[in-house]
Amino acid sequence: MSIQKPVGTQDLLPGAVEKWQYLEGKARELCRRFNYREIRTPVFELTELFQRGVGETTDIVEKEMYTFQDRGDRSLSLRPEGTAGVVRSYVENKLYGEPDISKLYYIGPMFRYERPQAGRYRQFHQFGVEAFGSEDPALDAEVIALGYTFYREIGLKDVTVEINSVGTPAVRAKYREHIQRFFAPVKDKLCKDCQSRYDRNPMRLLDCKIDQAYGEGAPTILEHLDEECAGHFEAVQAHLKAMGIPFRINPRLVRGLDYYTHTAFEYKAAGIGAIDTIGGGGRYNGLVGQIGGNDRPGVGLGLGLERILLVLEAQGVDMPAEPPLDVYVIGLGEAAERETVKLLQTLRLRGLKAERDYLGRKIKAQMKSADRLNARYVAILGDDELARGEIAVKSMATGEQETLPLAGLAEAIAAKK
RNA sequence: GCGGUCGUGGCGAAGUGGCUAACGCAUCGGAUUGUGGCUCCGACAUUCGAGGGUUCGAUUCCCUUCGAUCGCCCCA
Repeated sequence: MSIQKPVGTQDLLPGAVEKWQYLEGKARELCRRFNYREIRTPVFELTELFQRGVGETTDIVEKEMYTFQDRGDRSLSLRPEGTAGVVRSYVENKLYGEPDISKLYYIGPMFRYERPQAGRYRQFHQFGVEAFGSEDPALDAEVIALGYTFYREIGLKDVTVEINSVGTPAVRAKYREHIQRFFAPVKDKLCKDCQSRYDRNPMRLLDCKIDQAYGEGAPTILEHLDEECAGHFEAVQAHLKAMGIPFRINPRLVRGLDYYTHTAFEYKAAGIGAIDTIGGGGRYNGLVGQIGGNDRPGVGLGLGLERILLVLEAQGVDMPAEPPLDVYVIGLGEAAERETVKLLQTLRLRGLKAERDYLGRKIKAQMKSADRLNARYVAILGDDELARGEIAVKSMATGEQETLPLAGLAEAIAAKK
């Protein structure tokens, strides 16, 4: 067996790449309107950044990172998510010193060492935004709206927005105790997973798919928000309503990253097997300070491009196909064939998509090839036409053929466009 | 990290313990002259993911391994 691609990675072949370019183009255009500017950070960072930024106890850091030592004995990791690197760059480049808030976006690969399944890869791609420097709930709402608008504009249907408030670390710590107290009497009866969740991440106990009965009547975090948290959450909702963004409050929504405060949200859509989350994000006040900068609040999101593509496909949404060939040039005879080289260059310089045969095939096979390439026109040059300074041009759609001056071919084809 | 299913030509897909491994699509060549899409004819896997074992004999049985796929934990 020859060498195969690493587990969980994909080759994006011609034909599929066009879809990615389309999505990326849409994302960039959207960010232009929302006034987010692109930032590109390294795909690997010092491991410590993710340990501090994402959280030591998260699954991502505990068991999903691609970590390695470089030749200088530094521990590096491929980025498992986008926020930590952007925050690091924001701090390192002192963007907080700018007069306005920083609104940034990125598109690129992320890496997590997990068993692949539908909608999950070891190298996957995210489109994300981060906005630093403001605690205004209007900014939370803007970020949520940006993601929702993206889905809408690429044609995704039935995307639901779920929001929650995870409060401040202090609020959360208190809430954890409430949850644990609530579940303590039935702790032994919980499923195997929940036994471990009880200590590691009690909020997830509410999320259990096996024995939901135990979770009924459990306290929600929303009931335990302090005044400031509640006010912020209310304001975000009001802004979403004003913008006409539909949303659902999900008091059990918990994100897998440690850094979230106040707003947490997820976008969901059916069509990827067992997985339904296609994007998510939240506010992360405190993270910038934790990475070592002057503390600045932030809010951001990350959308999974593979998952979006899967849902688009499941929904049968049209994606742009490969553009057709403008003209396929056939040269018959030695002199004519030599002439096609020059002709092709002229056509291409004129902006036309042009091709010819390089396999020495007969005219019939070349016509077939032109047909396969979806050529609009075939230009046939024989030695006799060449001698007269003419060329035969056939429309593949109508089958009609006419003779044109050789020198004017490019202009003529361009005019027919 | 754990579990289910699967692995036959470029793609889809039959098949059996033993003659030359169906078929469909695609591809290539041909059906007289320099012309596509339809039709017809012909060509196209010393080989059944890889390695080992059982057997007189394995693509078919067993083991290992690699990979794909789906699910669990978790997540995009």
